[in-house]
Amino acid sequence: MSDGETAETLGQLLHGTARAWRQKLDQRLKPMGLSQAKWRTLMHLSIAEDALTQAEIAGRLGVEEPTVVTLLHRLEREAWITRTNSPHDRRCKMVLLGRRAQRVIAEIKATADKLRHELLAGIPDSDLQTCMRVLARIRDRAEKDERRESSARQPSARVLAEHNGQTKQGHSIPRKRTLRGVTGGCK
Amino acid sequence: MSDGETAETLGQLLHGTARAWRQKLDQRLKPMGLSQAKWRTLMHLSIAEDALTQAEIAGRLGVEEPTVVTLLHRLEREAWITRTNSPHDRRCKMVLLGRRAQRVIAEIKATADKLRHELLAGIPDSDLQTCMRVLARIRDRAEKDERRESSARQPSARVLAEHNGQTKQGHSIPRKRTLRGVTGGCK
DNA sequence: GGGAATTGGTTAGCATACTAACCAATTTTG
DNA sequence: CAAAATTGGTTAGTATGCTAACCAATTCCC
Repeated sequence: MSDGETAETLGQLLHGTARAWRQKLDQRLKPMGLSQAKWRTLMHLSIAEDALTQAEIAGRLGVEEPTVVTLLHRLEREAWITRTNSPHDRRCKMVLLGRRAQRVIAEIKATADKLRHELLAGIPDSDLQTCMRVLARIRDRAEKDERRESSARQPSARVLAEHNGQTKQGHSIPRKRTLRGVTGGCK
Repeated sequence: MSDGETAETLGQLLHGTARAWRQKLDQRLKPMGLSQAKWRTLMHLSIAEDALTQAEIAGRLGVEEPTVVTLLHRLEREAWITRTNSPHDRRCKMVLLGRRAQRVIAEIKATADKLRHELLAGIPDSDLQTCMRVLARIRDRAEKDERRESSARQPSARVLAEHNGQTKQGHSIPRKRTLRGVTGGCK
């Protein structure tokens, strides 16, 4: 502690840097009618080559599904993508890049790459490696659900799960995780 | 380029780490009825000791003024702060911590500090220094307005989004700012 | 085979952030 | 000093993210 007042914490710096980067990219993509969320979605679709389900997109973007729903709605409304029902799983909707997107994917990627190189120019590679290692470590810890962690024994060992009362349809919301890199869906 | 497809870019990592950190902190502060934006606002007010204007708060938080307006509305509605007109400058509104906030500031700070230590535990100090140096450099660059910079002047939006006609009154006024660290107000 | 659980998607409602446009007050300047 | 510019704050509208709650379809398992 102690540096909470005297210096900028890593948390603030992290937050501010991410924000500045995002803003800068958004600013450059704006002439194309794109923002980062949209751009990232299109990129993932482009990389995948194959159609993706909304859940897969959510996993790759690292956001929750409801977020993806509105995001895709906007993208669809602007003709960047199309959505069709999967013939194999009627729950799924397959998301495909529209022609409009295919035409500008390269441009989008070039813009993002260019910005990254501008921002990172002159920074020693070893420093970047270190930075990325530190960030990845922090992220992994922050994403970990705290269970035991810190010796708190949580006397609530009672399972209570199984299938208790369970009203007519009072789902329990199993606190699902936002895995990154989950694969396999209903293709 | 090239790593746009093969590996996670620093941008994505940065974004994801910031998000995970924020989420984790929000999750812990939720029992107190606080989120990061609120917590950060209260902390800045606490550190300042003195009342701040909304513009000062925006500058310290690193967000735009309209964002601060709604943020303060929520904080005021929940009795965390009070706002009064400045006697020296009738444009200004001075923001003060309410009693409720004063009582929990220490707790808030402890929570944030504890999380930071958990997330950073075991990471060599030199690595952290490196990481922070890199981040600060990136942020400073990202926040810099591009003027000369590669002698390119926006090749014009060839794609251009069919924007709805704006300008309900044909009035532009490009007032821009967004500095961080601006000081001096109307105390 | 059939009920329970899981999974994919949605809606509703909120929080946080932005830009554009504006008013009112203050400061700058010709 | 008065017009012009700047500054503090606001509203409106939008984008992006979240959780909670839900339905429908599929899968799991007895």
